[in-house]
Amino acid sequence: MQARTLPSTTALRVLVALAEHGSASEAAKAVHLTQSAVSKQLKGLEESVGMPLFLRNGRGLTPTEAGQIYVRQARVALGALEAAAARVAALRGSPHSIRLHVLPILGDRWLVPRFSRFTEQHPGVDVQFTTFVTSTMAEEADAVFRFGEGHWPGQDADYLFGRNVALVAAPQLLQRMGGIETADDVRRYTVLDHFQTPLRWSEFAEAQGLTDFTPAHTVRFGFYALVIRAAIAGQGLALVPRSLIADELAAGRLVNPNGLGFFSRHGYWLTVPNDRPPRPGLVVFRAWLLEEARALGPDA
Amino acid sequence: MQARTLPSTTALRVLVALAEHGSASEAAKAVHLTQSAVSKQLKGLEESVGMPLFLRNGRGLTPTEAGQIYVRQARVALGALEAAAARVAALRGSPHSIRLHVLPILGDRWLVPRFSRFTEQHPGVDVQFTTFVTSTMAEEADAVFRFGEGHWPGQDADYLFGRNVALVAAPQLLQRMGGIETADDVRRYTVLDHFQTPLRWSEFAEAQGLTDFTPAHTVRFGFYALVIRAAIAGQGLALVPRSLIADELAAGRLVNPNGLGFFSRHGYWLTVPNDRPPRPGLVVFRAWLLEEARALGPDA
DNA sequence: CCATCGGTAGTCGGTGTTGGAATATCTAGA
DNA sequence: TCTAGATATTCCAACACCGACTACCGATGG
Repeated sequence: MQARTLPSTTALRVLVALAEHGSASEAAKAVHLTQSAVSKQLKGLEESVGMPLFLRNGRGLTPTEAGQIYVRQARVALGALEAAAARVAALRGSPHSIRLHVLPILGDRWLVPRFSRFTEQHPGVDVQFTTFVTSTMAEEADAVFRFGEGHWPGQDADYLFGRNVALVAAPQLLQRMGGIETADDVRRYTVLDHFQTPLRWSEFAEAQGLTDFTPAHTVRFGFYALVIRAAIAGQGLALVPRSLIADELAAGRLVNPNGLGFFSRHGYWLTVPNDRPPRPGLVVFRAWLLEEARALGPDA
Repeated sequence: MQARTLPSTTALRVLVALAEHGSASEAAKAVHLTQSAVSKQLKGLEESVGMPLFLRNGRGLTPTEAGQIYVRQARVALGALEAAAARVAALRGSPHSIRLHVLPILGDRWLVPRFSRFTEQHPGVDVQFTTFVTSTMAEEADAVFRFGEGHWPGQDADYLFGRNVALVAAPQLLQRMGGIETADDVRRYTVLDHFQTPLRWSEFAEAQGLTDFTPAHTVRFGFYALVIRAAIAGQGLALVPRSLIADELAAGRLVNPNGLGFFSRHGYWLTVPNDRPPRPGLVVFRAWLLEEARALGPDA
C-alpha cells in the first residue's frame, strides 16, 4: 500500500533537529550523530520526497515550504511514539520510572549536559524525557519544565533559574555598529526574538526606563536555539538567560556589553501536579535538580 | 534526549498490520514481508518496549493493552508521515499524481490485487494510497473510497460494488451446529460484526422478515479483515459483500448456506469532491476503476 | 584578490541491522 | 496421538548506516 519506503525514525529526528538548530553540525550533536550522517540522512530524505527540504545558504540550513511541512509532521509522528512509550510506561507503573516534559532549549543547554551525573548517582531511577509537544503530553508527564512566573493551577512549582537575563551580541556586531554604552543604544540595532517569549524586550525596556522602545528591526524565531545561533552569527541583539549561554560568554563568542540586562519576572520552573502523590523516583530527581539549580548561585 | 532507540517505521507498519489482520502470516503479506520478518520485528519491538504487545494464542495474535496503545500511536505516526507526503505532493502539484484515501479492507482485498493492471496501462499516472485516517486526510485526498448509501454533501459518488451481501460461515461450524436451512436458524449462532457497519445484521433481519432478531451472541471487531478471519476460523456467522470473499467461497474456506443474503442499501463508493476540477490523472483512474467494478457484474 | 573560517557534500570502509529460506516448535482440534 | 496451521528461531547474504576523512563552497576580513 506504500508507494515508496517511509522515512526512518532517525531521519525524522534529524529533520526535527535540523529545524531546531538550523545547521547540520549542531543538529548532529543533538541527535548524537556526526555531521556527515546528518547530511546524508537529509539527502536521502530529499531524494525519497523528490524535492529539497532545506535551503543551503552557506551559513546553515533553512527549511523550504515542503521542509516545514515535513518537520511539522515528523514532530507529530515522533510525539506519537513518545506518547506510546509514556503510556506504556505508565501502564507498567514502575514507581522508579518518571516521565519528564522538557523545553527543548533547557534540555539541550542545561539538563542534558549535567544529567549524566544524576544517572551515576541514582542508577535505579529510569528517567524518560520528552520534548515534543502533543496535546496530552503535559498531563501524562510526572513533571514538566515550564517557562513563566511560577503560578500554574494545580501544579507545585519550584524555581530553577533563568530570571537573570543578559543582553548579548556577537563581538563583531558591536565592533561594526559602534558598541553599546547605555540601553538607549539598543534602538539602533536589530533585535532577535522568540515567538513564545515575546515579553522579553518590553520587560527590558521597562527595566531600563526606556520609553517608546522600537528597535530598528525585529527578527523572530521559533526556537531559542536559533535565537542564540543568530546572535552568535552577528545578526542582532538577543536577551538570553545568563545560565544558558555561560559557555558562549566565557569563550567570547558572545559578549554582554556593559553588563546590561535585567531580572525578569519569567524564569524556568519545574512543576509537579499536586493532585497525586509524587512517585519515589520523582522525589529523588527533584531534589537533585534543585541542588543543581542552587549551585548556579542565588542570582541565576 | 532519547532513552532507547525508537522503533523503525517498518516496525510500525508491521504493528498496524498485525492489529488489522490478527496474524503474523497475513500481516506479512500486507506489508510485503515474510512471516519470519514480521515475527522478528514484533519481537524486537517488544524487547525495546519491555513488555509483550501481543498475546500468542496458537491461533493468531491479539494485542495486549500495551499493544493497543502502541498500535494506536503507530497509526498516528504513520498517518502523520502519509499526510506529510500528501501535502508535499499537493505542493508540487503534478497534475498526474493523485491521492486516494482507501478503506483498509477494500485496499487489501480488492484494489491492490488488480491495481498492477492499472499501472501497466497508465504508467504516467502516479497514484498515492492512504489508509490511515487522520483528521484532515479526507479533504486532502483527490478521491475517497467510502462505505454508505451514496449521498455525501459536496461529493460526486460512483457506485462500485458491495451491496450484494452474503451470509457466510466456515463449513466446520455449520457441520458442528447442524446447518442453516432458513434465516431463522441464524438465531442459534454467534454472529460476527464490525464496529463501523453495525447495520448489517438488522438489515439482514429486515430483509428476511425476521422479527425480534437477537442472535445467541455477538462478537465485534474493529477491522473487517478480522471479521472474515474469525468467520474462517469458525467463530461465527458473518455478513460480507460477496465480491470481497470470492476467493474464500471458491476455495471452500467459507460457504454461503442456502444462498442466504440480501441486497444492502450500503455499498462501496468512490467519491470525488465536486468543488474543484478533477485532476487529469484522476479522470483516467476513475474510468479504469468503474470499468473494473462493472466487470464484477450487475449484481455485485 | 587571496587566505581563512565555518559550514555542507561526497567517498570509503567496517559494522550492525534486516529480511528471506529453511527449520524447529507450539497449539488446537479431530 | 496425529495433523494442520500457526509462530519462533537459526543461519546467511545483502544492504543501509554511521564515522573518519577529504573535497568543496560561500562569506568574511585583511
